[in-house]
Amino acid sequence: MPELPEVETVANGVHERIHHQRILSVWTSGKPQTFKSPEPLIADTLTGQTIASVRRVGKTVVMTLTASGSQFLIHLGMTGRLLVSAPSVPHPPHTHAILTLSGGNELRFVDARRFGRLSVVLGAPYTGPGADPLTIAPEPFIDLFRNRKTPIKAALLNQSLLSGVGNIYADESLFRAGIRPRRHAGRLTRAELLRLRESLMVVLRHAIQLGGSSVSDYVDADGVRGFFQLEHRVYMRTNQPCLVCQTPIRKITLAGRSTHFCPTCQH
DNA sequence: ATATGGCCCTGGTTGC
DNA sequence: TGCAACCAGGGCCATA
Repeated sequence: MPELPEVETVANGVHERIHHQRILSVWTSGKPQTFKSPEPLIADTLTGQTIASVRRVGKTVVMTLTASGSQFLIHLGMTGRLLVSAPSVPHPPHTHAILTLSGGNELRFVDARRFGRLSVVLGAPYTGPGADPLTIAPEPFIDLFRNRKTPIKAALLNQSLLSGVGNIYADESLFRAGIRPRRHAGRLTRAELLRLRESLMVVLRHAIQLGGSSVSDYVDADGVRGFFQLEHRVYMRTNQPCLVCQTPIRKITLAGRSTHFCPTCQH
């Protein structure tokens, strides 16, 4: 669910509310697939530590702890939410972790569909599997796609190339760059790849400014929805007229994901 | 090595 | 109105 802009919004919101606070206690739900690290290890690693920062790496929320330098990784999956709430507020259904904080609030991880994952890393800082699309330079960006036969949309979704792009922003950036999603990544021209990089950066930054997209599940740390969905030009606009040329937006399945594009504007 | 398809889950929406 | 089928922003794993 949440892609780079949504995760960035969540991480920044949570950071503002809880950094410098101490974690007094940790509760976990015991649902096995939610926890990539053993639950006792997560609890032991977090309990008593002070939160240095909460930041985004790829689509992962990374909480760094002051003394140990260990990190708590929160992947939101499709429906994961991080809520900062007073203890008196009833726990929502599907609450899987609760951190009690010295400031008097709780940090809660809620995830109905349970595609989210919680883990800790004890060694080197977590850097994610791929490059960050907001900061990657032009030449490294072009190199990512060289000789790849896979459709460009599938390459954009591959987190080990770029970390943070998901279905919405893949479709939106390809539309803005005028590139069809099925084009082989390795056959895109240099000019097209430079356009794609620029489109990705513009779309992702714009979405961050608007607090991300909110189709149904995503809510930020305040419980406020993002507004970027009002800016979608192709995603979820099947059969609606293209905002540039009026051609009906087409929907196909690619790499197992719904994919939206304008057959006139994208080549 | 690399790419596609099935699968994990719940809940909101759609259509009969 | 009620219910069942379908679909969803992600990513892991087995398979080809």
